[in-house]
Amino acid sequence: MPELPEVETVRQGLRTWVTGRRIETVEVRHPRAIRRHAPGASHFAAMLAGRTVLDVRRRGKYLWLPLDSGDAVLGHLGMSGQLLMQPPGTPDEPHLRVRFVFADGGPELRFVDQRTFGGLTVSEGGAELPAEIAHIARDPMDPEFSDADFVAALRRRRTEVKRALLDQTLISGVGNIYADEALWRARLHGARPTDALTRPAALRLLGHVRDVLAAATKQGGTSFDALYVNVNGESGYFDRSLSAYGREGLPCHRCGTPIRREAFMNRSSFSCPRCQPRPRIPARG
DNA sequence: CGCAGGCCCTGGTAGC
DNA sequence: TGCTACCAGGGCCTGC
Repeated sequence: MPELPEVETVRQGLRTWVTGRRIETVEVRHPRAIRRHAPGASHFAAMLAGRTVLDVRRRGKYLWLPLDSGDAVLGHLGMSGQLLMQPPGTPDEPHLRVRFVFADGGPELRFVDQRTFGGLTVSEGGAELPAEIAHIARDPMDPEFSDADFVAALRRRRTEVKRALLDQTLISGVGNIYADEALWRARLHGARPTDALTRPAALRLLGHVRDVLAAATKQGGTSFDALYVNVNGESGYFDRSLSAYGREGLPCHRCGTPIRREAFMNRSSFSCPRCQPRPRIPARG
């Protein structure tokens, strides 16, 4: 469930803990966690030993740690990935996948991931922007994100608006939770065809996406259970502010109509039947 | 090329 | 009580 606000919260925490520190050793505990690193675990560890972490950066839901070698550790939390700082000697977490030990003997960085949808890789020469994620669009919090380009690209699509919001090549950082929240704020049903949105409607939707991401980031993200936590193991509080996601049967915060749940893209979508009526004309596929 | 859908994965929980 | 089925879903891959 980590989307942009959760990943940004992790980035901010991580940055204060690892910037300027030299990696001594890296231990890969589960091969699936580095499956995107084709040369394998020993190569992964060898490329990191002795390197100093310069920063922690993010685009959309991806994080990367630029290194003094010009390479970067690139990571995605998937559904359940956590990056935790732990004092050496702390008992291993049940789903510990990768451990970073630092030369200063201070807190370790641990990648813990129950469902193993997340993973780490070393991006060669990827300190500035890993080539592996160059195809991902900028996220809406990026100062160089172009609202006009996004609106134009959205309206060129021949799909449904929720699908478009989840397409990381169009706009990155939005997942199922914040897509539903932004659509609720914009009073749009997720099945609305993108090519039928007016420019002002598309711009308004983008504004709501940005607003909800910013508000959630301010509260440290959304947590439903212990699967999403910051680097100190703490949960975010934005779940208290949700208006649509996970609120099936509860009254809409605007009109009181019970929120409905629909199957959509093999997952759940939550919306208000009154504020967000289903489109009469479905999107062309 | 653009879009849709299947698959990966595991712990918690609902239901029998 | 103990078993099974189902659910959460981001990104990669394939096929149309």
